[in-house]
Amino acid sequence: MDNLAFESGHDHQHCIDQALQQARQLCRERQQRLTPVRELVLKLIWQSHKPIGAYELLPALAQAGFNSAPPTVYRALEFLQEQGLVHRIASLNAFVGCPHPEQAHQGCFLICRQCHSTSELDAGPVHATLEKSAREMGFAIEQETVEVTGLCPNCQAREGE
Amino acid sequence: MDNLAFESGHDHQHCIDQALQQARQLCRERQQRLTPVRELVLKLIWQSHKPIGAYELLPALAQAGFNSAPPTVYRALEFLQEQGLVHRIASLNAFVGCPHPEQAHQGCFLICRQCHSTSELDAGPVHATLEKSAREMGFAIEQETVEVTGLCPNCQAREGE
DNA sequence: ATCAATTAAGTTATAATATAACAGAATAGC
DNA sequence: GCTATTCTGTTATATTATAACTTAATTGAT
Repeated sequence: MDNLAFESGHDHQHCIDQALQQARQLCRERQQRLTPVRELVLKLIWQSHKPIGAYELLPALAQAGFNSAPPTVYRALEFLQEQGLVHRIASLNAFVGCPHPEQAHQGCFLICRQCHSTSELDAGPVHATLEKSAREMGFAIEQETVEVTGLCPNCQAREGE
Repeated sequence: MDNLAFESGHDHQHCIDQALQQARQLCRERQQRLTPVRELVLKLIWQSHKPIGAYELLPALAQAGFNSAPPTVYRALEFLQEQGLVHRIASLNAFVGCPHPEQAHQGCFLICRQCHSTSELDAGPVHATLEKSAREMGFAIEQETVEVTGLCPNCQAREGE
């Protein structure tokens, strides 16, 4: 699956379907339980390519008949993060679906300040650069938080209007 | 001033003095008011190279006779950030002194998960890498959050023991 | 199939971080 | 000195996240 976050006309239902299907398959393979509440949270997060806050998910959980106290959603989010199905965006206190959950990786995100659409980049190049700098200082990298804010192509075009 | 965060034996009083002196000079040049409460907050943040939370600063403000309600410290932090004198570490909800406040820049941090010492790197190389990836997607970068967690040289040595 | 062990979800309470809004004090520039 | 502006004090509250304990569901062994 490619990253369509900034492709305004894309068939987003396809993103959702594919993300859910892949999640089911991965959890089956890993013998992890993608329970109804976890699957719903994942589906809600995939409603868009915009990071969404934990508390914004609660009303939809309530509507679906689940308990809608914060621990419910935070537990689901914790599970989804462990499985690499969602990433947390620290600079926004929000969560976004991962388009490549099949293998663990660090996130590297482009976040539009205007429309909030968020695209996950290949973290490889940035990692290599960081690794080089870190090595010079004798620092052993374990985790990387790379969150870039700016204007996506669509919003740049609109700003010119 | 160089970045001594991971130099365990360094003369830290020197870091503090230099940071405060530079802050005074920069604010004078820019005609910004480094008021007592702002200077105290900066001094407190510079007590170490470890990011410190806003609420951890409040007791010391109280002891110095200032109001110690949250807005006081958040306002001081906001000012210090605007002047480039401190950076916020989004992944920790905490603040750290900037060793190079003389010109505006994006932060790029190595944060030790063990001792919490934090070193600010030159953001140049990572920026160049990000810029290249972003350009390919047509994304216009405005702000970068790069926070790397791992083990500093000292703590690597200690972990081997 | 039953039961014990484990894992997940419900529930209540509260911790940790951050900001809104307005009143009063200090400072700067005239 | 006066006025406009900026800064600080103060009260209240919003937002994000977790602790701790209870109940329910699932798994795996017998």
